[in-house]
Amino acid sequence: MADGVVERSRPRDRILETARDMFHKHGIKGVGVDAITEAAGTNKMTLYRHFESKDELIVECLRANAAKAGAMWEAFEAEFPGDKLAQLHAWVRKAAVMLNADGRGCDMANAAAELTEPEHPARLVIKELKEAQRARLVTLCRDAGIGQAELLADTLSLLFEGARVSVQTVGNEGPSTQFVRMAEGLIVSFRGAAAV
Amino acid sequence: MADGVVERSRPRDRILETARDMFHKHGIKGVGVDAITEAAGTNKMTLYRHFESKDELIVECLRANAAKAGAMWEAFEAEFPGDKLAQLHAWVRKAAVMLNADGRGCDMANAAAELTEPEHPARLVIKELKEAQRARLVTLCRDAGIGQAELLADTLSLLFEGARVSVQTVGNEGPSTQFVRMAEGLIVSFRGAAAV
DNA sequence: CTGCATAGTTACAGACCGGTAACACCCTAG
DNA sequence: CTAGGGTGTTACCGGTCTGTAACTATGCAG
Repeated sequence: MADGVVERSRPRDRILETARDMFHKHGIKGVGVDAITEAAGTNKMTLYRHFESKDELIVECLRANAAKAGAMWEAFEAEFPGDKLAQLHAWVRKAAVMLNADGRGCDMANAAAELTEPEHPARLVIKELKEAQRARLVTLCRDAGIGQAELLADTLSLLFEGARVSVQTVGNEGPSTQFVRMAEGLIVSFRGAAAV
Repeated sequence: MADGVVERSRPRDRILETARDMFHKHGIKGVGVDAITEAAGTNKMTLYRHFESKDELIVECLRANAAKAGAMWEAFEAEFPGDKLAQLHAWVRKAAVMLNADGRGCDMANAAAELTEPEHPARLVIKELKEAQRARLVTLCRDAGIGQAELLADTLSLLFEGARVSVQTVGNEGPSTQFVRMAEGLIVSFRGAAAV
């Protein structure tokens, strides 16, 4: 729950999990490695035995986030096997839940805002992972029988991305309240259009 | 152009302008007050004579940004006096230009991502300024004779916000390339719907 | 019991951070 | 000429940051 989770698992896992949580809550530059290791119930030397630098830890956290997001997609497939349209609606509902989960936006987007050096290792994996997510949504739209699958997928992802930053700036009483309505409306109108 | 602009104006103005530029490029926590004053051709003592803290400087930079954005709206009115629909299309074009200007997103959104303390003074002005911008877009949509003005305004602003973070994460060859198409399509379809 | 990998502890290096004190300088208003 | 406000300079404070060194404690495999 709090920052001080010290379940008995391998130090590396505890560090990774704690770092993910703290980076998410306080931002990357807002958390020092000392604070992470203390909250993880270990110490700095152990961290540097498992990660060669803070930057590498950041990258691993981002990859872990992406893995968790990947599990989400598999859950959709498990819940609605083969029904791609139902999975698309599930994605919309899940997105809406995430909007109200906490006032923080997407970890990748936040990391990109903080890590401005063009050659920062995190920037490459952010791009890579975001592109993978986009491809996934495009595929889902296409398999759901939607004609302009790329356009719908891009529109939906821009809306979602925008809603997350909106929550972060004005809170969840702002434009983001309309997200589901917008998304569902788009799906309907794209379904109406002729498939290629 | 570069960080080292040292035009001869009052130190306070130079500091403000330089800080805006550097915060935008490198993020807030990525820039120290020493670096700002040096780039502004002055020194730390002078900064602290004009701003009581770095936090206050941040807030002033955000307000200056909002003022610049306000000037943009007045330019629309000047270019298409009374023609609100033309101004709305001008907003879309301007947004598209900003998307390709540089790979950095909205300064307010980036600041919100970095400054996570809930009581940080910048968070209040970010919310205040973002809400003002939203109100402005809603008014424009309404005055352009669009029925569901709030919904269109919110959709457009989420799309734009999302496009900005998309540029920051995957670059300007990603989903953001479709922004104008999406926005124009929305305006058309909202115009088609019956006005209240 | 021995040996070895893993983990914890303390201390430190070197840099940078925001912010302040004390003082010298210039320019302009009177 | 003089007084004073705005500015520049230097040095410093206490704190925090990433990263490392040297050493100790633990637990498990043979």
